[in-house]
Amino acid sequence: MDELAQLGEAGVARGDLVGLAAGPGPRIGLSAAGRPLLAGADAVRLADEKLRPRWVIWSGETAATLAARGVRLATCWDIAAVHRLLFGGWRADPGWVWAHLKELALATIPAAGPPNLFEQGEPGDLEEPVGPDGYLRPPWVSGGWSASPGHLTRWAELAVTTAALQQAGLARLADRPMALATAYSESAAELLCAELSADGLPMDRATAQQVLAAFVGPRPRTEAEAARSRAARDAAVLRHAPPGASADLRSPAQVRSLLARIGVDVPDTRAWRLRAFRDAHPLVAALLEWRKAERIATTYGYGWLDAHLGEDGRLRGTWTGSDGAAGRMTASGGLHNMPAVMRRAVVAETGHVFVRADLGQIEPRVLAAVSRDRALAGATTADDLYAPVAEQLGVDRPTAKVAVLGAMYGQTTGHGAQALRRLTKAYPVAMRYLDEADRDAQAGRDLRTYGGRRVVMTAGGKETAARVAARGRYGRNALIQGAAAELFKMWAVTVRARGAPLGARIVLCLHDELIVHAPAEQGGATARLVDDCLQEAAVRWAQGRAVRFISDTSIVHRWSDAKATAGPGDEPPDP
DNA sequence: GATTTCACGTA
DNA sequence: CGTACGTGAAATCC
Repeated sequence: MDELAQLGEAGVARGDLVGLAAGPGPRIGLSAAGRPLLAGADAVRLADEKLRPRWVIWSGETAATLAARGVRLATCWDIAAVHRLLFGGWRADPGWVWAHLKELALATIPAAGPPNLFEQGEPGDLEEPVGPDGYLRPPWVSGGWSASPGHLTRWAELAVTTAALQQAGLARLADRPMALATAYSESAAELLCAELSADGLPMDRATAQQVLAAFVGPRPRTEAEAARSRAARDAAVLRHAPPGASADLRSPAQVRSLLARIGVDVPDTRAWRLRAFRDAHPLVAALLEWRKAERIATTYGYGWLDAHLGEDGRLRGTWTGSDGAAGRMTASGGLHNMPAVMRRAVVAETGHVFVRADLGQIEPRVLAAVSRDRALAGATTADDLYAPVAEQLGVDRPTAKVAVLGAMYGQTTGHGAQALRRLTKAYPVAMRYLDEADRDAQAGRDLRTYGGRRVVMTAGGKETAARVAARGRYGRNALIQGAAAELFKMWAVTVRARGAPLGARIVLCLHDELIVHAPAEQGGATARLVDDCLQEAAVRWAQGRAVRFISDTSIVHRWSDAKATAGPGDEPPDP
């Protein structure tokens, strides 16, 4: 293909930065070694295979556009994702990113005008994205820019310039040697997100409806039928109410009054609070059951299925590579908070299996790695990290676990004082790391995760002692949760890359858990690959830190089969 | 009509 | 233990 030859002529080699801008039209603007070039989707796909450059895109939106055209890039540099890493916060449009890199005043960034741009803008707007004031010109950043060949290639060229500035910025983070590698995996995670959004999670509609029917009855055919069904559910609770007393169960205030009538006096009606009164009055137990069904009926009911489960049996939501705080992946459409009972409906397609794997005790292991605590790293050689920790502390396992988790999350209540002292003595390096994060956050100083993600701490407002303490906990948690998210994404994008030749595709990411959809005959190979990828990612991520990471991996047909091996002595997995 | 509060699902 | 997210309905604000 012509374009491929031209990229070759430009001397593009594996890993070189090549700008890529996709507009609404079929042509894609490229910039390779300063040369402007236009290509179709097929040429980009071919160039990706043969030359494997690092495509520079302005944001995951480009990845989504390409995925819709059947192009799945191997790797990229996602400017928006790297911006969030380098500077923190959520906003990452080109004008914002550029102003940060050029150290221009943020308050005077020119606002995007009306979307008719090139016709009625300033002179020069058409030719050059950078204005005389140094800012990006509004018509270029507003997204509605012209898809003319000149604009596409110029925009691609500017992307490369911007990426180079970001690389220089990351290189200046002398005490964050993993920042560049993190930028790579965060970028690839954006490609993964575009694919997750496009592909969806396999779900069997019949099974899903069966699960729903068991909780809230069959799908109502009319609004009257739905109302009857609701009334029947309500009646099951209200029949326990004293004569004459009633309440709209959907109104917390009315529920609270109703509870008072039966002698249950509570400040709010949250489930964890009501559980203590479960045996006090039959209405309480009935109410808790009602809440469960109501949650399913409203949030994860037939309406939810209709909205998010496609004709093709795929449950779709929109994925983002990093949330506002610590950088975990998020998904809409209920993909991240689907009730566990619905996992029965997550079924592999015919001829396929799921390989699901979750990281074991990820947070204390991450703490050992990022803090460089030799003693805690030693404990990670055990499959159950809390066993050697308990021995070291001279306490039982549950106590050790609560102490470690409490230290990581900034425990405020309870009986951890003595265990905490022992913890500080046994693992002083790790504890100092957490304390420092806590102190910095309390003081309103910004933090940076192990991988270099900036966590912006905004002090201000009512500085009550409680607010300051909450900020300390937030900071403490952000460094652990954030670093865990970085390792997880490195693992996920490694699986994405290595799994592609097997036809194995990631269909769900759940903070410490991966679900990979693979041809049945590749199930075993995929399971091994998932484990190998964890070791590969861990070596890269925590080189020389002697920290062991483990995953629990299984091959299943439906998601709910995964935890079937859990015996009565097992506890629920940690966050 | 938009925003806040309550509640609850997941990790 | 404590943190994060997305969601939906009611309550509240304007």
